[in-house]
Amino acid sequence: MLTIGQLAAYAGVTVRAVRHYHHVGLLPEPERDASGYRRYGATAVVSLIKIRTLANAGVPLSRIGQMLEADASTFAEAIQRIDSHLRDEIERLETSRKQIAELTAGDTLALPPEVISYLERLRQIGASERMVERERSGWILIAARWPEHMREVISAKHAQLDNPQLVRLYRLLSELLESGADDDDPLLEEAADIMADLQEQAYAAGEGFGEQVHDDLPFHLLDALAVEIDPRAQRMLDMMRERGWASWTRLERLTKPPE
Amino acid sequence: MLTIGQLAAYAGVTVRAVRHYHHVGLLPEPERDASGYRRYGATAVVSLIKIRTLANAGVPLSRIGQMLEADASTFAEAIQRIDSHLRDEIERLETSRKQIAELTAGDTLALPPEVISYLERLRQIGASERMVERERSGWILIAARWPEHMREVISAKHAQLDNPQLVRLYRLLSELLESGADDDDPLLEEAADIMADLQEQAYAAGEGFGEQVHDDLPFHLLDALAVEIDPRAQRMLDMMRERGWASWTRLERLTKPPE
DNA sequence: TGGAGGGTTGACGCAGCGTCAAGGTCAAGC
DNA sequence: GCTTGACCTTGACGCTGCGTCAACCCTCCA
Repeated sequence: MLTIGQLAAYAGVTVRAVRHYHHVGLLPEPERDASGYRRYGATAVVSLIKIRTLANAGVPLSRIGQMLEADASTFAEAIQRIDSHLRDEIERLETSRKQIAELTAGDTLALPPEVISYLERLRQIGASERMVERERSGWILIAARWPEHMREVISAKHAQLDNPQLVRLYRLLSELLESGADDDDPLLEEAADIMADLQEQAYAAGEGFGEQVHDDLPFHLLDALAVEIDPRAQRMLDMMRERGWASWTRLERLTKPPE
Repeated sequence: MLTIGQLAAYAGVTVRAVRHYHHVGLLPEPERDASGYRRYGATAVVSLIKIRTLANAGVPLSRIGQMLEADASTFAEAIQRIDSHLRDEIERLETSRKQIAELTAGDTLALPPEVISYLERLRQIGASERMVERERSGWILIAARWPEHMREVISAKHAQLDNPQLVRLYRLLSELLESGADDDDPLLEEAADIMADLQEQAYAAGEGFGEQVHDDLPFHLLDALAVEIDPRAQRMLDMMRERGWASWTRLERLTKPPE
């Protein structure tokens, strides 16, 4: 008669595992000896080895019991189910590996490659690190909402960067972000003027999502994001409103002038 | 300001998940409004999307926090670790798939193919199903102990089956197992005689593990297994002892005759 | 004004054991 | 007879990433 430790060693499992199998009813509790120790016979060893074999093959414990009593066809059927489940799991992990491979740089986190190249271009035209960081956060919001439209949106953005006014704007904003400028800095006025001007041009050209997109949330978030990152952005928003535009990011004329 | 439901919907996760991230400290708890609701700003949305992106890529939550604050090289290093862990996991599952593929029939459970063919041969020489079942259990014990020796052991066993005495023995034992024969059945005597004779032959031929194997446990288990499956086997063991052999399965002469 | 559809905390459940905790038991050497 | 170390006992929490009640409060709309 074997003790639990000897049994476990023979089958190549831990003592804790054997007790667990008792607990879930996979392996029947054996008789105890005078001192309360479990004492196992040879059939228990055979059962335990069968259990371990199935468990090693990836069969969940909850199904091993049924499988041990099943006839050949039921058994084969169960094997099929387990195998396809394993296939799914593997596929899931493969997908994870692909996704993780695309995160080599922290830069690409939660962003498609086209956005990354756009951020790179911003750096080149002289946007500060902090500015680029702010932009990245904004694009994360946009990419999460319209992942399938990123290509077009970004190529439109790239085109806009041919406009020297926009380049000037980014540099201005960078400077403002880095400096400790306060609410009545003259640069603020200049930035607001450029932004209003650009909005005007875009509006005239019929750009923007306008009527197609009935989803204000991302735009609200973009505005809010700017303010959260740097509270002085609130002043910019106010100045845009004074110039007749509802938002920083969205083409939307205020029907009524602000009171 | 967003409620938890709106936040979760934007990032494509469940409300419960967001609360969980709060609980584990991944996402900071936001301010509450007058009625105790959590209210989220845009930065929370960005954080949550980043978290989801890493989690979807298979990064454990416990590491996401560090990764979000890491610099590029630390980040890349962490990515490496995660990826190799994913590789290991995939490999484990692939192994499981291979193992499970070999379990098509319940017959092969916990046994290498050569044993299966041996069992098949037993069937052909007229061993009963119950007898084969008993043999299978025995081989499970042996295969678990000496998996790497199964080839030689089984080929030796195959050779022994050329001996008509052994064939006769298996048929006798089958008959005894199936019948309700009791302890003084004359067939028992005949079986014991054959077994003793075979042992004698094997001993003379110098077969058996003899001195190499200092591990009695499997043999004890084999004897015990026979008795557990059919208590009448105890009588057989006694008769073997009377004939000067210690065990059913192991070549071992008793130095002293039993008292 | 009432009901639907949000929100709140708290707690259990899941799979398969690992890992204390706080002892009782056994075999061996002194 | 005593100590020591290895092994046994039950009980309970921990891990991972949330899902799913339960019991209750808040908001908004017809």
